[in-house]
Amino acid sequence: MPYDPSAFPPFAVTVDLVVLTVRRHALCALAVRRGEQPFQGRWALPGGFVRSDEDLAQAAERELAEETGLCAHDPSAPAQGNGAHLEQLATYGDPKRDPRMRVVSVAHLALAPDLPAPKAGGDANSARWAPVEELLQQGGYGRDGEPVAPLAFDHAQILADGVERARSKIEYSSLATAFCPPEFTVGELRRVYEAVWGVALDPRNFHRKVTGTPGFLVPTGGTTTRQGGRPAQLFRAGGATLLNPPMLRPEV
Amino acid sequence: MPYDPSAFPPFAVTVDLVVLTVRRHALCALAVRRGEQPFQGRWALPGGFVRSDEDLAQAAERELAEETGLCAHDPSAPAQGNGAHLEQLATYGDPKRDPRMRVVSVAHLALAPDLPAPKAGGDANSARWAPVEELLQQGGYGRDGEPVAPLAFDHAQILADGVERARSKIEYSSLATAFCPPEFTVGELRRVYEAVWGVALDPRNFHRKVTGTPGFLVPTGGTTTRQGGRPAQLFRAGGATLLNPPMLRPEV
DNA sequence: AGTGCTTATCGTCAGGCAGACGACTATGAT
DNA sequence: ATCATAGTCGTCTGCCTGACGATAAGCACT
Repeated sequence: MPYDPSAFPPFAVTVDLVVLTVRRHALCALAVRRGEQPFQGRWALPGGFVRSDEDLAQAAERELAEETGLCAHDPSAPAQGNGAHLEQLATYGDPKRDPRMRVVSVAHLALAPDLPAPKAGGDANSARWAPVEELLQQGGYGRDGEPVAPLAFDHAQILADGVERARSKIEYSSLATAFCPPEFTVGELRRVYEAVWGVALDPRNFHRKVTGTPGFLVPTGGTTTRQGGRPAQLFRAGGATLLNPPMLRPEV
Repeated sequence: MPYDPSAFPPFAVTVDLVVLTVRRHALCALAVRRGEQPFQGRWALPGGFVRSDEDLAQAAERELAEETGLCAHDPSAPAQGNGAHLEQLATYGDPKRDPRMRVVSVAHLALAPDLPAPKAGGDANSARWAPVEELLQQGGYGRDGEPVAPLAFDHAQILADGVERARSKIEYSSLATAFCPPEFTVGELRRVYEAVWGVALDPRNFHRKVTGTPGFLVPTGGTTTRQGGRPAQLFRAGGATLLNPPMLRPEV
């Protein structure tokens, strides 16, 4: 039976990226400034068209590398390297989400350690890390007092979904280590949880929990004082991906 | 700036459905027999093209209604009615997943109470409920001894992902009630968990857990003996959607 | 050197929840 | 009447968590 192109409507397919990191005790996302219509000049999530010979995950990795230089690794590959965690988030296909044409966007979620400055085609003004609260408040005013325009398209919804995914997933998986450098201390890991959840955690109970969960952390033998205070043991992420029992997010 | 159709490759976008139910103590999925090439005569997940004016969720609801007659309700709407739970699962877009053309499939997961016979265009032979184990075993033999061909396309992977989503989601949400009729007993709900997880649960601890979780179950006042034995209280699903603390899936 | 500040790490204790399991209840079937 | 079946209520014990005291080991001062 020959294939009939008139049997289905054509779509454009894109990947959009929610790239999260923790900077200065705040959960931040990567935003790029749009250079074209529609939403010209507004902030948006990085993304682009899926190429005709690309898998969705490949397209997401390519976009991530283009925007941040990160080398995403598959969740099935345990090696952490300098790569970020990358996973599919959800797909958004409202017929009116892009006024130009019918676009279906497969959003991906990337978690990365704190990076230097983002690069976006060499233009320093066109990409930045912004606290997610700032990006998600609609029509308010940022920390510096200048008015904040909402994100382009439905990107505020996508970002909110990505943040919620990250918040819930660090409860029952070891994903929080993706926000940390290859070697990190228990305190640094705790500050990741505190930034992502927006709560304060008891350092003693947190230490007992993470060091007592088999396979979560493996000591490297080294210590560091980069956070000040008493030297802390350095750890790498262990092989365990699922935390059982999970880390409990405090109420309220 | 005018829109340039040559800037992106065209895709076909479909929705595929993983429709799960519990029948005779087994987790079953809806499968349809393909009438066309490729994979003609093989079993596949129900699905179809997204129309040009449709949202993805609308397309999934439409396909679900066409295949089962179920009226899916949004998860935000607490009313259960005769509707099924429907949520987006994941998106599959390998360039070679359909040999005819570039197709991106947005898979959805539907959970339904045990239904009568499936209808698929009136052809009784072209749709059936099959235990997921049977659909997922590649090239084995079914319970009736006849050889089992693997599902068409990448539908085995999609089904496996949907089953895993259902298995994990009933841990921390009240979603298991979507497998039950509007009124059900604690024992019936327990048999849902046992079928989905493939384990045996202690009836006394299960009863304590579900009746002790606020908002999970609300008694209707009625009783039933349809399962035999002592009459059991009937319940409806309560307003709570998240179970905290979650239901613990036994090891192994 | 000592003082104070910071962060890390170890310990203790009480409350809550889950697993194991005993006991009793209320139906229908034989 | 007896049995089988399923539902419901309790008890006990061990584990985990939250709250929090106490100590350790650096750095920045004086």
